[in-house]
Amino acid sequence: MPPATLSPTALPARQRRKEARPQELLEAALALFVEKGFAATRSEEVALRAGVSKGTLYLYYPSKEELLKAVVRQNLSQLIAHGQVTAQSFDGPTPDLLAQLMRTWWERVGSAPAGGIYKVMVAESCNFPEVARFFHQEVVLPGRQLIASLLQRGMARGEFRELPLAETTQALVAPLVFMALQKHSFDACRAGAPVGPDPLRVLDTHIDLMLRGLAAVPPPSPPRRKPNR
Amino acid sequence: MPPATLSPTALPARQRRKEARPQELLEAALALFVEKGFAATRSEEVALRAGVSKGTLYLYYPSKEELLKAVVRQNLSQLIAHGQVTAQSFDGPTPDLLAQLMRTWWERVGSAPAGGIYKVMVAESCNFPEVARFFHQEVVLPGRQLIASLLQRGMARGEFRELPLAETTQALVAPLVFMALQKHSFDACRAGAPVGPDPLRVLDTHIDLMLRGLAAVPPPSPPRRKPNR
Amino acid sequence: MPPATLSPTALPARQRRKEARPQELLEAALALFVEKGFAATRSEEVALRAGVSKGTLYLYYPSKEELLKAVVRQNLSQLIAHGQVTAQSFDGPTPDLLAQLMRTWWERVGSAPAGGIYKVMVAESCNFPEVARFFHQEVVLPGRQLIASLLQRGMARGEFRELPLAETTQALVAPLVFMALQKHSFDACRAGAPVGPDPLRVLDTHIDLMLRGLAAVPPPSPPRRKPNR
Amino acid sequence: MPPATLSPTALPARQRRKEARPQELLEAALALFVEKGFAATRSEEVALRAGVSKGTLYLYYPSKEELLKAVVRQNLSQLIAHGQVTAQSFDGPTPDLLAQLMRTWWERVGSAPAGGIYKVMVAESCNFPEVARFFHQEVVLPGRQLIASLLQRGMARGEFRELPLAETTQALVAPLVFMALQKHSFDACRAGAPVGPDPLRVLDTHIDLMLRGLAAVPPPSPPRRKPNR
DNA sequence: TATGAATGAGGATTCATTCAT
DNA sequence: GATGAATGAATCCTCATTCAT
Repeated sequence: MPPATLSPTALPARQRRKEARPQELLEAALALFVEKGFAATRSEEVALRAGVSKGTLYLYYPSKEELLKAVVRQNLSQLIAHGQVTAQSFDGPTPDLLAQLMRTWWERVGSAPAGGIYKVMVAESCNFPEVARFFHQEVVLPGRQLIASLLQRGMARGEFRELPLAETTQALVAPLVFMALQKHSFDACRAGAPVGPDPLRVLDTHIDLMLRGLAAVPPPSPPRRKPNR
Repeated sequence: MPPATLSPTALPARQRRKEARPQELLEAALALFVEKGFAATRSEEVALRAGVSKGTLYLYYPSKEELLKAVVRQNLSQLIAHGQVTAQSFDGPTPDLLAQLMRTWWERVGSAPAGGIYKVMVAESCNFPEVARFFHQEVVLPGRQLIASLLQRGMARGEFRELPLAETTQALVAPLVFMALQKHSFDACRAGAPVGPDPLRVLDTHIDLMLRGLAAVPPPSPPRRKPNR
Repeated sequence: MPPATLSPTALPARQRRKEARPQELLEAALALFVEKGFAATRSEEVALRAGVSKGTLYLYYPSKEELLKAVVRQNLSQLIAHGQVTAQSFDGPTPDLLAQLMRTWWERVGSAPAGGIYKVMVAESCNFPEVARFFHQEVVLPGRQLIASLLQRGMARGEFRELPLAETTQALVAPLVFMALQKHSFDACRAGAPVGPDPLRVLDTHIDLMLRGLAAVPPPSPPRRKPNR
Repeated sequence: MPPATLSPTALPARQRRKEARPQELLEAALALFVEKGFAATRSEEVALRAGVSKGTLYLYYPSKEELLKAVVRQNLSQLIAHGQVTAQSFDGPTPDLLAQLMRTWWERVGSAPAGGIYKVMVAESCNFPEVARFFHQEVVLPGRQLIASLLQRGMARGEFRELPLAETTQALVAPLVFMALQKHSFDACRAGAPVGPDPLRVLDTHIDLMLRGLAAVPPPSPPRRKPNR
């Protein structure tokens, strides 16, 4: 019983359904893998949540592991794409850029279902090294790359002091991912009982702390924009 | 009932075993739970790794879940106690204390097998709410408490500027836990291939960044966004 | 959802199977529980005897205990109903009715596989109190009720003398159940070697004894001791 | 910690203990086998109830099955001996003898722990044919023999009418054994909630019914004991 | 003798995956 | 394509039995 909502295309419901299947299955899988963990999610649950039968799932994905890969793969785009776009077309001070980027990431990725993928990967990377490597290559490294490039920009513009690139990147990124993990693990279970401070405020604080920590040494008087160089 | 104290080597082998068993089982369980995840670890594996048979495991722990709880418990009492003791008996500047505490934590917990427990909890908290709550009560909250108390000390002594306690705590702690998670997930799998910067250096960088961010002294230019309250 | 009614042979084989399964499983379970006892029967045995695999059993019954309940349930509705119907629609003398009822019970229940349920219940009632209570409510009490009502009828019609209802009921019923127990325990084991008198003859004798014992009619002179041999 | 009660012999407690062991173990086993069934009783439970350790049990009985055999064997004496003695030395009317015998049996066997053996045998006879045969030879047959001999005595003395021996025996014995089974199965579970009429009254009623049924044709008046109203 | 730690075969139950319809 | 009945390998846990002390 698909809710025959508005027809985005003119195709008959059945056919649209068929095309939408993979997407629906991936969404169901993402939600469940994040909620219960990969191992603890039964493949039938995924199917039911997507509104199809167990057998149908296997028509689209040959195994649970392949389904996981597909889930990771699909959500990768969201996980990185955003940042790069934002970064390129930005022209103001690097601290502002960094702050904006982090807020956007949290909003669209970290706190969204896609952010739960980190949890799944942390939990299962040892059991599925292939998926883990894939995730690492496609998400972790590019993410770091992006942050590193911003740091470089800031240093080049004299906004940030000289700092070891890789290490600083890690230190900047950690709280974001950590919060995503927390949101999708501890916080997700006890429905209703928030177990820590509001993530948005933590984010503000992190940004505040970090920008001060990064700031070019004798914390200069507000040079909103450097005139020279 | 042999006198559990005094030279353990003087006890008959069987007795010594009995006393050693729980410890051996907990070590085996910790290693495996961290390596493969709780769900993916068969109880027999734990037993074999501890050098006993399946049945023996159940002589000491009535179920796999209880075993997990015991693992969490054992690798905890030390941790909390340690930090608190160190903190109390410290007399120097708070930044130094904070730095030392973080280094010690990383050394003894984060980078040690015990650090893997965070990974397990992230992965399984939704499936074992009781264990999760236990972990939260016994580890997370006391840990936060400890950091928060240091922040207060620093603020009271005029070493740190005024900052929201809970939020700052999270921001300080996050990179530590994050690194532990990373070490025991992605890094642990591909044996031999370290996938990021050296944690100790990241730690140095984090401490450096953070202390500057916290510092009370030269608070000149207004950050782009005020941390809330 | 095929129309469960109408010619079952017209349904595709798979569908027919599905409908037949519960019945087949219950029959297999009844036979094995009676033969070997509930505890000693492995659930896989039940499945194999019904011609399916272990897993299939659990498709229909969520646990061995539920299977037992279902067995009890199924072999019951018939029994109670039958007796009551027979009793209602009978018009002759009560002794005849009582005798007929007993013979029918032995034929259709006591000596049939269903009679073995008594044995299972005797053996397991302490370990499965819920099933025991169920059995008591659904079988024992209604059965007693039926007999008691016949006694009342007989007394009301002057065919039987006045007797305590509950106690007499027990005394009447006991030999029937006892024979069923015997048939399905001692007798069932040594295949081929009947270990006691023919149950049908015992039944005749019991009925004869009992009807005389119940009879209201000729209670004349007390010959305590016969003078002449 | 044996309760060093009065010393029946002058032996030191330890030694008395050792001699008493088998007896204590058999009592514990009887109680538990009756209460929970043979299969559901763990051998360690028997040991603990007898106040010894698991290992000690196996010093006296090489397996759980042998223990069962010993339990049955030991209780056999009680199960038959009584009757035969009573029967021999009795000189009065057979109906009185029969009634007395039944009451005594119920008192000393049926309602006593030993009576629970019937339940165990009913439950396990198919799984332990050897024990079953043993029980049959040593208990069932002699018991029947005893009753049959009384019937013969009664017929010979003209107190009872002519009846088929074996069949009548069964009919007479059934309610006794049935009540024992009931007492140790259904009644034993729901502690406090008696599920049927008082056994002693049922016994009275059975005796009353039966003696009338057996009586030489023109049924004699005032039965030895009035059935309770 | 007595103990109780250790064993490992055995049984209930789950669930990814297959395949006839 | 879609379904869902069926499968059986995999895993937790129990408990009779052994044996070093």
